[in-house]
Amino acid sequence: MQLGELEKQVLEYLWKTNPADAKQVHSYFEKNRGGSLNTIQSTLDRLFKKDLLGRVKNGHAFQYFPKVKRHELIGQLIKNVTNDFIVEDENSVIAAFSSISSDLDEHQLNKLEAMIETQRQKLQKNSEK
Amino acid sequence: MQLGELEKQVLEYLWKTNPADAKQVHSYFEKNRGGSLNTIQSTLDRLFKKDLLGRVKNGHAFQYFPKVKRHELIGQLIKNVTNDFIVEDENSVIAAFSSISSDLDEHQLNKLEAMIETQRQKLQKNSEK
DNA sequence: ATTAAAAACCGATTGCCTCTCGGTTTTTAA
DNA sequence: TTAAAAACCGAGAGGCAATCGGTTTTTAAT
Repeated sequence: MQLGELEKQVLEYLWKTNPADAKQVHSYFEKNRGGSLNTIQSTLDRLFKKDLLGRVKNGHAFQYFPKVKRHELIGQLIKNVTNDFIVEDENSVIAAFSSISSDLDEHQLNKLEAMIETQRQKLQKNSEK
Repeated sequence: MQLGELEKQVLEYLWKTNPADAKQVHSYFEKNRGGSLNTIQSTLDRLFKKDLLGRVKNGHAFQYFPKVKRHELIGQLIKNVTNDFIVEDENSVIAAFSSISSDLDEHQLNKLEAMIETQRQKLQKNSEK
């Protein structure tokens, strides 16, 4: 799945300010980047059809809200990109991780380690049943 | 940077069989997916212009070869995806990683951990100078 | 040097997708 | 019932990958 620039920005906005209707989203983007209400409308609609946003009618307008968590979407996008390359080839994932790891500071490394531990425990639990 | 399906497959092929000229690449893909030699030619050219392939003339034809390592490209693609989202909030990287970690088995977790250790030592060295 | 073959290069077409927005239809609340 | 508000529809512009026919350039053999 491919995301356009505006789509990403709208998502970003909704992760902060959820839920919001087209009018609100539009007035937010109007000052910085312009664009008509309709443009925002169809962007929200595209995101909705992609199942990234949910919506509920409230009075006049739909309230749009994120249907996925930020880190989940990012994770999914990473998978999309990598899955084309990483078939079964064991170490590719790790190699890719490591290619990014150079950006991480000590604190982040600690977090990553904690995450690994969590994942280990999940594996443990699964092997028990 | 955006990669098409054929481009990815060609890259994958060249990582295994480098270097190769258009004819070789074409004959490899011909049986499974068809397509003309010209299609392969222009795909190689696109990849070349994207600076992902290098080439050297050898007799009649150019020999194309990967200019980036597999894991480096994958890492770069991941960065592209994440950089659009992760501006200041650096914990997002970790969160995104963790969203992928569920695919990893024990062996891979071990490798990841080793990678973290390596990175820690690099940080150590840097702080010493 | 000449020339035939091989490969590179060029350019056009198709298809897919985002962004953009005008105009029409539907929905809502007064 | 009707006026306003929002949703929906459709079309055009721009970008990019894939595709391939046709032309130009390069190469090697005579």
